[in-house]
Amino acid sequence: MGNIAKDINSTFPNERVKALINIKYTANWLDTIGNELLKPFKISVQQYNILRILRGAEEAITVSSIRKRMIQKSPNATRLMDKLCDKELIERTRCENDRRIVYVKISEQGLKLLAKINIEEFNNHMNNITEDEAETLNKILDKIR
Amino acid sequence: MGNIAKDINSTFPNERVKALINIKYTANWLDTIGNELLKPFKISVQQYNILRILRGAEEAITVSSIRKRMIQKSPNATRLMDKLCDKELIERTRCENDRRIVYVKISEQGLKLLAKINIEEFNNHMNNITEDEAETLNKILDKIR
DNA sequence: TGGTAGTAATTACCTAGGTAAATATAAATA
DNA sequence: TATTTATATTTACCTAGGTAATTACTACCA
Repeated sequence: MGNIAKDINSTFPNERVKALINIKYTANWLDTIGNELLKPFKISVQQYNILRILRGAEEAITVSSIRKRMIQKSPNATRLMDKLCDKELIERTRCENDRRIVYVKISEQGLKLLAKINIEEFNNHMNNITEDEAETLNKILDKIR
Repeated sequence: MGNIAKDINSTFPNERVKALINIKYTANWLDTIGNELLKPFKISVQQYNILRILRGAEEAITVSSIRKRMIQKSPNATRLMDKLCDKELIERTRCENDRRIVYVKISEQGLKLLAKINIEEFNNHMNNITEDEAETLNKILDKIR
């Protein structure tokens, strides 16, 4: 995207219309920054998030529970995990008791990759705002929906 | 995406991490709502935005100026206009003086389509927050970047 | 027990948006 | 004037994310 800092103020008739564009612009910006940090590791922000969820789980968990924690719809969760499977960073096994369910587990290779990534650095790009400001932001975003 | 109202509070260690997810979630939500409203007209939110910019311009303007007003990078602007061209809602003409430049103009069909869409209804989904709240939101988002 | 309804995951087809590189042209400069 | 640099747009290849439909199964219920 372009440079909103330069362009956004002169362009919008009111704060709400600006907000509409600003939310989307910021979401893309955060994504771009995150993906740049993860580029050396050849995974995306969302793929990184899934790996962290799986490491935290400490055991195989269902596709559905990952989807819920990521607040994503099923097709997207499946697609992201397809990519992690191709890279052999996770393993899928079908549940024997209920054959609709697929369990997912982080692989040794996945754990090794995570160990290389500095979480502090990854989260740095939200340090421009305080915890209070983040709370205000969350309240307003929640109110929009 | 899932239901963030139900899930988001229980899942995140602090407000900043929640904000990171919340911004993206809200951006997608706004997009989904907007696209649903525009579904009967067979255009997307971004395509609608381009048509409105072109109607406002009242004359043919360059791809580059549209791109700047949308705060988008060039490849995306080109792609969106490809789609509008296919639908015959806009017309492209190459500048005779500087043959690198392409001028874009809304077509009669494009104007007719815009006339059918109720702007009030389209902007309604931001009416949950006040102008003051939108201003606060914009300030915090600007600070993040 | 057989039929129906609900659920978990996936697939197909669509959207926006990113980077890197290619193309074509204009402008500047040695 | 010829070469180099800058600009405007497009193309190719990648990402996430949406809906609708499909597949494979479980569960329920008459």
